[in-house]
Amino acid sequence: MTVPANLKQVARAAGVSPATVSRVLNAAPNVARETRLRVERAIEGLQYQPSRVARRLRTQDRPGQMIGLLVPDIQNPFYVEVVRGVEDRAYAHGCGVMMCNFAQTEEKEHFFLDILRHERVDGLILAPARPDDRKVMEVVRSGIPVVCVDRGLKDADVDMVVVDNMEGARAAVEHLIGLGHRRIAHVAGLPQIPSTSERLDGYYAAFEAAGLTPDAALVRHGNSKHESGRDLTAELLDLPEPPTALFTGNNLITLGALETIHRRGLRIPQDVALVGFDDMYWAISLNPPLTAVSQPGYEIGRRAADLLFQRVAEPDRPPAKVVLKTTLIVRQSCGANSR
Amino acid sequence: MTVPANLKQVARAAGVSPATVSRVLNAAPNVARETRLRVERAIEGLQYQPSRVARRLRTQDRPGQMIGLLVPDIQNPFYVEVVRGVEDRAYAHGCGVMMCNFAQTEEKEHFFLDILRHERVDGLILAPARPDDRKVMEVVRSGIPVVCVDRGLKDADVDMVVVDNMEGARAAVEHLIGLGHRRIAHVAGLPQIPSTSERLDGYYAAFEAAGLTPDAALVRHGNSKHESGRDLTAELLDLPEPPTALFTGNNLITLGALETIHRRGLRIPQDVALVGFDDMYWAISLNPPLTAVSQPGYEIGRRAADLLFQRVAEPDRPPAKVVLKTTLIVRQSCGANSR
DNA sequence: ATGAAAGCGCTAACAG
DNA sequence: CTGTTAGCGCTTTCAT
Repeated sequence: MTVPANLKQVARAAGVSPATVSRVLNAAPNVARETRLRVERAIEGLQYQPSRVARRLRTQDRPGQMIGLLVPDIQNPFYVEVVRGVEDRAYAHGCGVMMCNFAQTEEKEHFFLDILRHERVDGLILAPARPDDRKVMEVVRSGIPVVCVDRGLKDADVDMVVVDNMEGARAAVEHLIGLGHRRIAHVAGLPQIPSTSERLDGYYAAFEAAGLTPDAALVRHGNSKHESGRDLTAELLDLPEPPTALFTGNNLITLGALETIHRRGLRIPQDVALVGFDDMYWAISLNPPLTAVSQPGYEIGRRAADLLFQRVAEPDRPPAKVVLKTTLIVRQSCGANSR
Repeated sequence: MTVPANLKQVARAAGVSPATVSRVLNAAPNVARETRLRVERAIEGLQYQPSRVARRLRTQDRPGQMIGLLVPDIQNPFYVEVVRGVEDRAYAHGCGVMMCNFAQTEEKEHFFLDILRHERVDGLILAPARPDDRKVMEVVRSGIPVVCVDRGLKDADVDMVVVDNMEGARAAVEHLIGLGHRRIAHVAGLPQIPSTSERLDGYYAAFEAAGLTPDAALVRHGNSKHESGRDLTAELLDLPEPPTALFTGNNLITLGALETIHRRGLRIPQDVALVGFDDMYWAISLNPPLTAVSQPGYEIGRRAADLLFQRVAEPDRPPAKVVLKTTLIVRQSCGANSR
């Protein structure tokens, strides 16, 4: 149980004042070469490393080399991609990332938000549990730099990086309609999440563009997780007049839907076609290879981190909204309607 | 840009000294009911929340409600399960989790380890990049509570939660041998990771138990990621005398192997059989449903967090080693060898 | 039961 | 260029 050396000990060892050590640590220009060398040798000798805690406590302006990342659901591979994008940029800046997963639970989101705020992180990247989240808006108003990813925040001028969900969903459903499907169900996510309603809008837009009338009974909302895909798909397939195609609202829902379809021994696309929002690199290895709307997750994370570092450096720059495009990847889970 | 209230302001508002506010905050027994109420009202009124940074700086003994979690690869669903187990327990303790992903890179591991250490977290849960990792051993020796998951640490008396990798691998390969396979390849992970060599041992043990001689050319090591599964499987299938079955060393490798097999239009299990280490809840939705060795990831995380909180409370308890069992889940990716 | 005062490890004025 | 001094926000003796 060795107690780590502190700055004062380094100062003593180098025969200088604590202030000078601090200057060396922060690469201040006004230190004599000779002195700097002596201090550096003392740092080496004592294996000294500054306490990040003390530094964050004292420093107000200069960033503390730590950002917070609040993820809605770490089980969702899409967010994992976002995380990787953020991490890579942060690492390139020598900046730590405090990542917390709130598992689509507002209560947990608030818990971690409090922690992150009181840890005095330099900035926050998050996907709000809901667009009118009082707590998140409070945090934004408190002045800490925030970048929203995947979902925006109502009435808040904040940086955000999102995708064009409506276009992505429309493309997916138009693809199904083009293949002759008419009874197309949509297994949607949590209703309060903006991306859910945007994707629903895209679903309706595709019907409208084709001059078709959607059946409201074919749209179901769940909790955006695996089990909702599994259970809602079962409900839909149990309908007297079941859908011939499914459009699933995210990654996890897609996987849940696949589980139900396979457990029932149904064939895709002959018995039911499937197109999912969110691609996964192993979608080709699913049965059958999945047709999906691909979001640039890594890019979203990268851009969000860039925006955050920019804002930390220049707090008064006007908020930016980056909208990235989705791509429909056609594989083999749709096919022509054979009924 | 509102500056949050501090303890001094609360003291002033309540007409007491800072020390008393601190006592209320820490639920000290010796505060008059009347005083406590006044302080609590002031806290409410000012929306005061203590600074975790200042608290961690000052406090030595009492835990600071923050643990660190260092994950080898957040893209691997197995570690995601571990993360969830840790998080759930931490949340139940009102404790924050600082999670960092080092992406199987020793350099990143050291970077985050430094950060976590200098953040003065109460304890650390990690899967060391290598069993003889100097830096990790240094951290352990420095006295901060550490629990290793998935992989141990050489020559260090430290709590750990692992699975019986050798038995898991042996069961998988025996299953293949039982189905008539003889040319069974093993796409292994990073050689320096203990689980890699333990699984390799299991692979050899199965051959030995069956009185068979393994072909060294059929064992390949990669970086434990998706691309290594993809590329090494391609190499193996290009052999003059290719394997009839594949045993993949983890989740990501399995997915990579599937990609190669599907791209080549080969059938599983007729052309090549496949059993993977690590199950995924959507393994049933793969083509074909995957036979896999299942590890209790969530349970590993849960137990590790329990061990850590125990150790924080009782630093001198002797180190515990928890070994959990794996389960072979037989689905349809093996089948009888038809060649 | 409460307050005064010292100090955790560091940074930032201000002198010199 | 370098040292002295005063805190950041909190906890913790030691008095009272």
